[in-house]
Amino acid sequence: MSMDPACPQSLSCSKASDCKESSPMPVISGPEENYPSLQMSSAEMPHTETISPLPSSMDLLIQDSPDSSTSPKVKQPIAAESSATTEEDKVPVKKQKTRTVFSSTQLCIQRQKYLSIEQMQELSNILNLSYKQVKTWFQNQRMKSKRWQKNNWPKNTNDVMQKASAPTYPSFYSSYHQGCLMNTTQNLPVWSNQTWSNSTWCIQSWNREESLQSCLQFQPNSPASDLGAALETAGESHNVIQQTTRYLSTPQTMDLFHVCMNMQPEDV
DNA sequence: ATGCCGTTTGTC
DNA sequence: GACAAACGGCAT
Repeated sequence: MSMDPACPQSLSCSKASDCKESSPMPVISGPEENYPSLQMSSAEMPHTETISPLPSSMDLLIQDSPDSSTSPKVKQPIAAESSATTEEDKVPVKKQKTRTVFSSTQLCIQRQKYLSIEQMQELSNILNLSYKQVKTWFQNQRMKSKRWQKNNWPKNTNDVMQKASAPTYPSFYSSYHQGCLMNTTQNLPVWSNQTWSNSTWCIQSWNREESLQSCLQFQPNSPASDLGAALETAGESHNVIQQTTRYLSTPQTMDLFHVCMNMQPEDV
């Protein structure tokens, strides 16, 4: 097993201690100082079916019980419950598994196949998810990628050239109908530590069939006409974004990103 | 401790 | 039923 050579070694901070120092428990709503390129609107907060707790840096390391972070509210104190109930204690209390629904931005972050422990911890802090969730998340994506590649592998396995050009799984960049905000100047994903305004960015989105649906290239804080031209080539469905925006600030661009990500195939 | 992989389980 | 999070067992 080999690490992806294209993987950035750091998610956003060159020194993790610096992040911890100024923000011991980064909350998603206020990471501007440490994560200037990872601004999220409140709508893009990690939304799980159950409420995720705000994990402290310690919790990330010590929590071990299954689903301790994803199903806090369904986790009932069994002992107290069994002593209190008199009728239904014959029925074995089955712990409920919950399914966490990740946001598009969260899914976008899965460009890397493997993360270091520090990266996973950092990511868990940024996304307000537990370390275990991040780990499972990446594992499932790796398996999904493997399945996809297996199914799309050329039938004629004797053909070396075909093997060499085996398709790469697009969903590692976008799970399902989703997309990715990329810094095309430095070829870095959105969460990397980088200068926002001096880079060219690209919003890519894929449809359900994993074909590239649109790719918008733009520069933040550039005249809206530039973006307008990009949007026009991408399709008229993006027109809604053009309306009154003259210049794109970082939050505006993130909003644009969210709009693109939330578009369904039938909207196009 | 982590990854792989089959499986289970909940959500849409 | 498809999809994905999470679990459990196994290997390293």
